[in-house]
Amino acid sequence: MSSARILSSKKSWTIGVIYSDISLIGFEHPFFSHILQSFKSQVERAGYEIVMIVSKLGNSELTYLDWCRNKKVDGVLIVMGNINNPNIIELVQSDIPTISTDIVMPNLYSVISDDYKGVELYINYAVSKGYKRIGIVSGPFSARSFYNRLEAYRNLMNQKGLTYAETDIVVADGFGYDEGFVVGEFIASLKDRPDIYLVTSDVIAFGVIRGLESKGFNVPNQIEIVGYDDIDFSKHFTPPLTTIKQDTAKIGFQAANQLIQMIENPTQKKQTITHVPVEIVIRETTK
Amino acid sequence: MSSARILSSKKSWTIGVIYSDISLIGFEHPFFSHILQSFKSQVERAGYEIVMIVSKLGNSELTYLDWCRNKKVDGVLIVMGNINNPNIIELVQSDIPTISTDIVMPNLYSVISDDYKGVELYINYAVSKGYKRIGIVSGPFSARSFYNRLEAYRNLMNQKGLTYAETDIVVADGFGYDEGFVVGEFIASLKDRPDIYLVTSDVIAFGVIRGLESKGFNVPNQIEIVGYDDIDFSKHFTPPLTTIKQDTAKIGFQAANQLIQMIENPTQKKQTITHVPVEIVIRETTK
DNA sequence: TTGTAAGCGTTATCAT
DNA sequence: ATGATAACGCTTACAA
Repeated sequence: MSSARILSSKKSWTIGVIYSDISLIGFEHPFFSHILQSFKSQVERAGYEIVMIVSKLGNSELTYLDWCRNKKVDGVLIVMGNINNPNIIELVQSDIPTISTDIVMPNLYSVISDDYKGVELYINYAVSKGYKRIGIVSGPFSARSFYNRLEAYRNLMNQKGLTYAETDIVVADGFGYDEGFVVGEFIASLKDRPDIYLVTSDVIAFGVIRGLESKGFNVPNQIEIVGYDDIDFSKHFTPPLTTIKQDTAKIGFQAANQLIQMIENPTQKKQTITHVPVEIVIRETTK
Repeated sequence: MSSARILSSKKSWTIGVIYSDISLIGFEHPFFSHILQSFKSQVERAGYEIVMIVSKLGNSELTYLDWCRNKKVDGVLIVMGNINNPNIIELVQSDIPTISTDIVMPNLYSVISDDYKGVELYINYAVSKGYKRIGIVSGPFSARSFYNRLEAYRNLMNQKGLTYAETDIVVADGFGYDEGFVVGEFIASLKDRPDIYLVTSDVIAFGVIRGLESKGFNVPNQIEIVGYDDIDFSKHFTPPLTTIKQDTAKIGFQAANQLIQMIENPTQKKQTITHVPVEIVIRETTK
């Protein structure tokens, strides 16, 4: 029986997954669940299975680390995490092999998209269309990716000698369509604003576009919008969304391989980042 | 340590989940993953956690039942399953508490939408709009729900004295958008056909609509389409999709409660079906 | 009531 | 090599 095997040997053939650390995002989230799906397929090929880490074991509350030690998980994947959560910090500092497809911190191996490149793709595209004033809509900074993309924007704009006003930056109050809609209405109310925006998440972008339309604006004719992620639905949206495509399949795949390697050949943990390429896919929310 | 607890007591505080038994559907599928999410939240509240059942344990292949005995799971949820799979049959016949949000079979407790009612809602709606000829697009019969909805259609049409030709029934060759697109093109090629169709899955319906449009048909003006599921995206599709809404949150919730009750008060298993209400939500793919 | 020992199924160690 | 046995950490049953 497998619990006896785990008890007696050191290996559980199990990988813990931290998924909803920063928000109430569930399996139905197209971006994160796709990474998880890809990761899962790959680790299963190697004989491992995944377990969602919860802060409860039977009936008592546990820290992530205690939970993992209890379960004797062989490694853990952080699909998304809050770098300020003491639970996460403790886990990452421990000797348990850990990989993340989201956050970056000391002792943590990360496999993430090249956000700098993603934003650069956008800015170059906007510049190539003749824009001087280039806007951005971010999501909450509790997610590293939103923070990073905004930083990349600031750096790149400066570096390229483009000026931007703080009002050209809008931050949505959540991760979903509804919060995007509010942003769309807000942008529509601006008397003076950029005519192109990067919205650093497709699902927020959908909301922004509909919010804009609700106020009578046409996308892309009056305002152009570029999304970020390229989730399945983006191509079926109307108008089909121009977006920065993240390769979720590859992110999950590489994270799995990397983690398995760490488990099977343990070494000193250190901060290392693997960047997965992004590309811009031009559809119809830009002209 | 938890493996010691499992070994020594009979309880593992773990519920096995069978998810991809009939197709390669992953976490990113909006309908099933939402049921799973809701189920998961509810069982976690009671101190249980979920484990995805795979046919591999470490390195050896196992049947579902052997896997469950090995893991000593307290119960299992079948999110979707193939009733002809001997692995499923064996598991359901065993003494392990089992619940399904999909299939129906002896010794199995099922919590599913009222498909008969769902189809009736559609037919009544079509009739109320003056239609005599009423079509349907199904998905593969390996999924019980598709089969059942089509049966409901045949029964109800007969019962209501409406006639239908076998050519008014189209079955898609898969679960996705692409297979729907092919169906849309096919329907567009028909010289004689119904002017309204129920497509018994939203994601297939999206494909059908785009396939129709690709051949120059306007939805809803030339053909009206009703979907089934009401996934998140249906309201953001263009045109927003008229559809039969399934209450995935309630399905997952009730399945969780029911299974926990079976685990904590074991009784003889028997076939029982809990029907969860559906409703029609009228948007713009119908006039 | 509190404490002690047996046992869960597998692996790993240590004799033979 | 092959086989017996201790150890894994926790629960539970039984004794004091």
